[in-house]
Amino acid sequence: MPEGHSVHRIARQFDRNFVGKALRASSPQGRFAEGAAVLDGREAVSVQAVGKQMFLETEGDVWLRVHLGLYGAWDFAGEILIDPTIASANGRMGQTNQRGTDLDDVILDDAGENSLASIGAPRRARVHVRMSEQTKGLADEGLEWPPPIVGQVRLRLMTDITVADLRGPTACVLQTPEEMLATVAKLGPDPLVGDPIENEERFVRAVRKKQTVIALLLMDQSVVSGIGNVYRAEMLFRRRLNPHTPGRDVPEEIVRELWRDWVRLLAIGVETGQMMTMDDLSAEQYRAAMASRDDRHWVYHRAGLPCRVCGTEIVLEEIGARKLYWCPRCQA
DNA sequence: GAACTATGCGGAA
DNA sequence: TCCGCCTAGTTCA
Repeated sequence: MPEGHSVHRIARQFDRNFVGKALRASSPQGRFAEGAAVLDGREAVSVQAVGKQMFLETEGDVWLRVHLGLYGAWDFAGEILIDPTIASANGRMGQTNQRGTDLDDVILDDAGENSLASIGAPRRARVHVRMSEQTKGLADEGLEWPPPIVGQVRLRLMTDITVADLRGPTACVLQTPEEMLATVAKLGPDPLVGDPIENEERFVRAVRKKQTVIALLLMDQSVVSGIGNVYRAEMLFRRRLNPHTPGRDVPEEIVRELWRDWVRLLAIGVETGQMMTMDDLSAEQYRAAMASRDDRHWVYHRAGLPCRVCGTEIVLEEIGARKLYWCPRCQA
């Protein structure tokens, strides 16, 4: 479920809380026992997100590659330093970053999908989390340490004070530097990685040379990294673009607008933790839309409901084995 | 307690 | 194009 913005948020959490520290690694579920044994005791050196994949570099040229797939998620627990570039646990829309003292005494045991405590598939973190700018022991707080294992934890990474539990990834493997580079080389441009100009040109070239319909191209991770089913539907609506238009038939300027829109949406998503795609609504319209978690988008998940712009019923269509939502009138 | 669903993707057919 | 994988929340009986 997590699209690109989630993975960048996760990478920032790792950067802030794990990089530069020695890792304890284990696979409570057992399915990554060998890999965990290799990681155990190594220092985390760097972390990088590209599209929907995260790469954690550890000592000795051992890279951990994680792809969350449909249901994967990371749950963070213990002392968590807040990355100042991403919104906080309570991250209400419109609020910018909360940091430091704001969160010093916050203890969450019911963190939602957009919190820093659980990033990935929409589900609730089930461990106690204490967010702090300072490093304090947890003993006084009466919280269990280390936190108990709950559910199917493929990989647990720990420092002395922070835990990250990985559940349900579609990929969790160790790679050599060469393998890691080969994986990245297959991915299309990510707005947050590499040169902005070159990224846009790569995207434009990839789209404009293909007969494949734009709805499929936007989901193709070799064309552009990080876009998933929600952003795809929303971006097409925002440009009022017919999903069935072949890539080569989309005017170049429109392709560039699509790219720039992805740049913007990803930045908003990383900062807020939400797939905010109606950023041009008035504050009142936005509050109304946000009131329901299932109704915060232009077209995604709105099959049969009236288009917010023209009132026409939103169409649900299967394409590439995924659900595509669009307005047949606005996107004619 | 079963059935269904999900923001994904690789491989077999 | 279809199937399988992976996990957990929600919905329905």
